[in-house]
Amino acid sequence: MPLYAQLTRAIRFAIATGRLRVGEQLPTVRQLAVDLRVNANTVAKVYAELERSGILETRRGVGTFVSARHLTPVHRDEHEKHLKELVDRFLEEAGAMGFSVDDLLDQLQSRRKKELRNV
Amino acid sequence: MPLYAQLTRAIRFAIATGRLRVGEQLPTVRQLAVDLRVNANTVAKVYAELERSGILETRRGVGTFVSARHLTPVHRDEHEKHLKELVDRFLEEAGAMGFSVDDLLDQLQSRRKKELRNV
DNA sequence: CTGCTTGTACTACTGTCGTAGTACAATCCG
DNA sequence: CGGATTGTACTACGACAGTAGTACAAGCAG
Repeated sequence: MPLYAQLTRAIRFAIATGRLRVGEQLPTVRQLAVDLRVNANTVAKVYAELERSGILETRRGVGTFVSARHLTPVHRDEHEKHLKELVDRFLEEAGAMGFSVDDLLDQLQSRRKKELRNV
Repeated sequence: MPLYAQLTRAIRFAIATGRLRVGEQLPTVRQLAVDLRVNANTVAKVYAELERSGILETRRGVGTFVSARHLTPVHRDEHEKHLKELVDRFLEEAGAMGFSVDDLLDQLQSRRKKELRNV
């Protein structure tokens, strides 16, 4: 998986799980680039993309911060829509492999049980 | 989506849903290439990949046929494994978006209900 | 054997993606 | 204002995926 995708996912995950909180500042583009041994542009692209998604806010000369927008109702709706799209793709793929919705449900439910056991 | 992927998916789907039955012959590499206005090699690659997956059988000078192997227990196990892998990827993606297994289950269950209504 | 049909191997072109390099622009702070 | 820090725009290059072209090999039918 490409660097930028890994980073995007990591940041989204950090915010989703509360490890990064609203208003908190992220590392500088350049700083993070150095830490990850990656080009600054790669980090910048990620920040920009996440800003377009509305979960970050950047201010020139200041830095990049976790936005509060992803808590608004509008954004939660969009988020829900993305889940639907993800499920669409998932169902399509599974369908091409000959699996039904029920097959997927069974599989997911067994995962859920496993998760519960690990708590 | 690339041509070869579309074709692969279409054939898998046709077999999974019974529109192509075991033993049935598929169009010739060249013939299908002409029909789809695609290079013969593209079709050949798809056939070869599906043969590696064990759901097609090809005989030079004769043609390509739907194999019976995908009905064997071994193959069904592999198939099951692929479902697990698909679900893994799915869960990972959803997790990065901040969704839990339960969110996914809810979504899928509502899909299932819709499907039932359409019957 | 000969010719035709089938799939296959090899090569090469083209576009796109991912990343990096460099130079620029906006903002803050003293 | 002026320097430092921040994000940004533009360019270019390497790698790879996808597709096509062409020539080859295996099998069948007469």
